[in-house]
Amino acid sequence: MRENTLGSLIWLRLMRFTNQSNQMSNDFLKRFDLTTAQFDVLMQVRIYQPLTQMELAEKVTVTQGGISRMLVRLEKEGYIVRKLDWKTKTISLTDKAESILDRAMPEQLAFQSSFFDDVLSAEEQQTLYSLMTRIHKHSQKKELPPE
Amino acid sequence: MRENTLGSLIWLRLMRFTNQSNQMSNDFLKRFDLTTAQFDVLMQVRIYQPLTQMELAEKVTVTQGGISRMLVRLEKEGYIVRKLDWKTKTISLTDKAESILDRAMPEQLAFQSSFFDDVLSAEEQQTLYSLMTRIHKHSQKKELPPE
DNA sequence: TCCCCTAACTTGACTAGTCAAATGATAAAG
DNA sequence: CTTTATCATTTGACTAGTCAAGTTAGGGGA
Repeated sequence: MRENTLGSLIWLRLMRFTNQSNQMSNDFLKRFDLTTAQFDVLMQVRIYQPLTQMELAEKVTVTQGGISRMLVRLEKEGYIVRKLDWKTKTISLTDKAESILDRAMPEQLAFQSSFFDDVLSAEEQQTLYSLMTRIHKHSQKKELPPE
Repeated sequence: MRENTLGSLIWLRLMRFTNQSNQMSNDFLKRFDLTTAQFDVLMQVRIYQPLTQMELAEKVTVTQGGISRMLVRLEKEGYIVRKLDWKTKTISLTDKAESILDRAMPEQLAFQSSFFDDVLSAEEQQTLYSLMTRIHKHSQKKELPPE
């Protein structure tokens, strides 16, 4: 009955694992009053600030609309400010966000790493990283197959 | 500035890739009038039908509430039926869903596989699969670190 | 100066999901 | 033969995101 390809099994594992670990990360980040998505966005802003919404949207791979809605929420919580510089809005972190990230970042990175550190050797992690990098890069220039 | 661990880099790649490929899969499945999430649920029902909502929720790693909402949508589209057998509702596919899956399944599996077939050798895929399996299994019995 | 184009952003209507409180329905106890 | 537990399921209020249509505002022409 199951004539699954190896690729489709990998796909399933990736989806289930990212789902799972994303939820666990949400749970973990509750202690900092953040969600995984918020942490991700704030980190990108921290690294690249000041930047425009379009640039940010690209970094976290969501649409314009998606980033707009996210930023409304983050602004309401007092994590970011958007000022209308010239004709584009540029985003930067508030002190509140900076200080939360100072505490949250090391813990969150350690938490993420623990998924791999607990079960893989350093070489295995290196292998996994390089395989995933190739796959990810490839997917970014992939075309949809014709109808 | 970047003292990222290898693990956190892997995490990022996994998240970005699954995001990306999920969106591409949604795009691809438009030709069958399905989303990736719907395809996933229908496939699980096909394999295990008849089953209860709780069982299904577990298979696709969503909460009870999540599966309830999803099934309402699928029922409205005429893909599934829920009958009250004894005391639990059991879910099964309609003929409509069966025939769509007959067409969609081989194509979707091929589509998923192409992400890996295009860039990895058979051995590399085997390696990736076994690494991901270990990581996934480990994450399922992982505890949240203490506050 | 007025109008129109374009780029950046917002918004309406949806899918997909979470958590926690509310319902339903059967089984077991008084 | 009601009452109470104990399950499964639903639902209200959110977050997070999509797509496509709608705003907004500076720069150029004419």
